[in-house]
Amino acid sequence: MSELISQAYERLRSQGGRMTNQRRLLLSILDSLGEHPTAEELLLIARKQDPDLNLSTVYRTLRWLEAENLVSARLFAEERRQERFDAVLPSEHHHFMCTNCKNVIEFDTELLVDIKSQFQDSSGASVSMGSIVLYGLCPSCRQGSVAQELDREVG
Amino acid sequence: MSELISQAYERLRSQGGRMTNQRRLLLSILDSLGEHPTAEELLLIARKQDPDLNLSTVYRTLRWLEAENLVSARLFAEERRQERFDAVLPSEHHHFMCTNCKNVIEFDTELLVDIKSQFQDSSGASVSMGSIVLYGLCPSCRQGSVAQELDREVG
DNA sequence: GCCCTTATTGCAAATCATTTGCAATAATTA
DNA sequence: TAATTATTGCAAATGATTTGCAATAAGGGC
Ligand SMILES: [Mn+2]
Ligand SMILES: [Mn+2]
Ligand SMILES: [Zn+2]
Ligand SMILES: [Zn+2]
Repeated sequence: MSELISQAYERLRSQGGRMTNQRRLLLSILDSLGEHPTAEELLLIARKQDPDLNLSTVYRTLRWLEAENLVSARLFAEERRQERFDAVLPSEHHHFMCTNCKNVIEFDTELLVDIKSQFQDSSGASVSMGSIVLYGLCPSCRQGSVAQELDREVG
Repeated sequence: MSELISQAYERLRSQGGRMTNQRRLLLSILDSLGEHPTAEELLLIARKQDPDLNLSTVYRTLRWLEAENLVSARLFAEERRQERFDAVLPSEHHHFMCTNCKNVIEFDTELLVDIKSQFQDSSGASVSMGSIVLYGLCPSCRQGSVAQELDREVG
């Protein structure tokens, strides 16, 4: 069983919580989906298997997972101001969002630890976590815009 | 006159926009305030000088500044999910938020450029901007929690 | 397996943050 | 100073998320 799901079971057990069908379903989707769904997107996916699932339940589950530090929520620079949710496990990572097509690419870096310690040393704070979001053009949108520039130059 | 304010005048001129009392006031606050107010906080501050100022006007002004890239908006991990606004000028910088007292500390780093180029090289994307948010305990809250730990140990 | 307790759900309504339509006002320009 | 129209304040709308509550179902003990 995945890290996320076994962690969820453990937290529920220690809190006297219950593993419902709804939670099991949402967890399995979050676990396997290689994306960053909004609550609504997650609902749509989940309803294929449980058509009666309610948006409130999705939010309640996500907020619980967030409080347990098993899921992180963030707002990217998009038109609709909906939070996007991301399983924290198996590994911490960062995000790039294409300003053109809005696709998100995940990436890792060992350089953030240097930034953390640099900041800790100069400020006296203790840093427990950090996240980086980069914006720009993804490879394919970049091609598109190069082509457009050529069009403009050549006419 | 500050970079922010002179830039605002310039953009207005080139767009046939008007420099109203409301905009002048909001700009001067954003320019001098060393914080990251929400729209509502900004309204409260501004109403000391213009009691009739309306929240819509605050939002409209902030969104215009955001579109002009003179202000950035972000959501920190707080209880209330309100955006916080930050003058982009005079210089790009990053943020640390204390998870305990919610205070924000700004910091600079030259290491982000390395992360950007590392990502650009490995992904083929082109990165135009990036932001880092760190979370942890600020110096004074850190002291508090050290004291608490001692209390617990000593009894 | 069945019962009991109560955590969780679905639903509808509420709340919170932000945006919008519109008539009145005020900044610019001639 | 008058004409033009961008901007404002206000109230209502919208979009995202949360909440109260009665009905349901998990899971522990029998
Ligand atoms: Mn991710
Ligand atoms: Mn700042
Ligand atoms: Zn793209
Ligand atoms: Zn603090």
